[in-house]
Amino acid sequence: MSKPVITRFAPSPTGYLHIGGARTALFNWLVARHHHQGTFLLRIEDTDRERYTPQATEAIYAGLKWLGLDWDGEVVSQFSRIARHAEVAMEMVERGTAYRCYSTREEIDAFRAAAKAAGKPPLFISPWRDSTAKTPNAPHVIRLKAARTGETIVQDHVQGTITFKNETLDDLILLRSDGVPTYMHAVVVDDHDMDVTHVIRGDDHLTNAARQSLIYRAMDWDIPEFAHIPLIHGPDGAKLSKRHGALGVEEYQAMGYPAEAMRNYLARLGWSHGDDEFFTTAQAVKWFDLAAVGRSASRFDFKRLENLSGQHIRSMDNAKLLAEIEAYIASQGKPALTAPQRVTFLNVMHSLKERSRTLPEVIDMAHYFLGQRPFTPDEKAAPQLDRPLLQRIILRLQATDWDAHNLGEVVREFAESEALKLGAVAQPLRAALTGRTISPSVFDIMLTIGREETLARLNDAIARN
RNA sequence: GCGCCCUUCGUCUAUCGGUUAGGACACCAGAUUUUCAUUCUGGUAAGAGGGGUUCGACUCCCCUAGGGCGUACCA
Repeated sequence: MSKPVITRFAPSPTGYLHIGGARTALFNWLVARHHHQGTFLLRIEDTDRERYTPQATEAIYAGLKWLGLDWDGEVVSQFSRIARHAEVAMEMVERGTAYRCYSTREEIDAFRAAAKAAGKPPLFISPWRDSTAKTPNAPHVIRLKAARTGETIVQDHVQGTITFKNETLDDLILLRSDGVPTYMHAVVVDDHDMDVTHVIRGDDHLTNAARQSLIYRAMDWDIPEFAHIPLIHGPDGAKLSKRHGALGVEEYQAMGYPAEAMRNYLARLGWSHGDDEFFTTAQAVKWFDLAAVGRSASRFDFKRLENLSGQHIRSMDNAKLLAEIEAYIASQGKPALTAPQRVTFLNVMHSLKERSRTLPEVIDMAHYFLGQRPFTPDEKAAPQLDRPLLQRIILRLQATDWDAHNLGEVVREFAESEALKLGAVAQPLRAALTGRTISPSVFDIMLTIGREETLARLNDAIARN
């Protein structure tokens, strides 16, 4: 019986949940949820107190919640564990797997400069590594006493077997001179204490995996399973940065992509399950397999995200879509929908869905019943307001029983009597009814808003100069 | 500089030595259509380059090129 799977997401609070971090979180979550009894933990890497703010942590929670990546148990603050980190470091000193290094920064800089000048790797080799001299009151750091010979092998679910020569790995610092642990050390201690079985993170940490393995060994701890996933790049292949546009997931939320679509897109970026492109989160959970994650970086493609978003919106249950729309409206700080508007949404959702790729597009398509008279025509709609024609059709409409069949009949007959194509009649109607050139079917619109409102809007248009 | 990783249509990818190299997005053309969409049909488009190994390489090995990551008392 193998141990239950425990994964974790360990972001540093930067002010937002980075889109790349979101995918890392998603993969961790997927692995945890894929296994029975799997656990997904959240740890905030907040040891850098100069950068830390509570809001930055909140932004991460908000991003994860929006994406539906629920974590198990309490959030762990790395900063709150620094005493434990120090304790482990001291134990390593006692074991002889770490040592006190009294070298000053100047000495280290000089060493590196000399090494570089000599064409050697700038790895600092501390003179205190094997020293028995004691200077207990001087400032010092605790360094790992890493093996200088042999090699360290990282077994990775995505990258395969990676071998590092130990001579390329340095005696990394565990505890800084002020006693605060370094990231490298804190991660290992925390992952061990949290019983993390699978460390799934960006492949920028691949080298770190080797260095961290050394710490595990020094403490005789089991090394977790590793999976280093490729980073996401911008459309131009360069590292994703601000100039590529949205970095934080809250920006994607603001653009109106449903979380379900976001999960689909992010999961499919770098991972594949045969020819499946469009899938639900439940399917992703069922299918996800680290072995099927690719090794090369992938580029962010908005077109693809948009397409997937449209597909999800189209296939979404109407009640669910309405809930998404209301949540979106609330997140934008806009006034909530009224009860009648909700009913209308549900009634016409099918016609809104197929014309939209994002939530705001759905809302925009609902303009004809969300908006208020008078409907001011936009630049393109204004020239289509054929007033005499509208005048004539009003007469017909007034005498019509207001149902789908009759409306269709009347308008078609009218077009025929005017020797016009249906489009030539529908467009002026659309312009008058919505103020726009694009909308759902004019028949649906007339049916939805009713005779009185329809005639009022047509008269508004005729009266307009 | 050194170490590690990556390289199939424009993009995301399938292929796990033998395929007319498949799918999706995007794009182009056509059909349907009251606009816009949706839907349907068809099309353009790929193994970075060079060496090996093999009866046979996109697939395995080496080199080169390009890209990424790392090389902090950042995380």
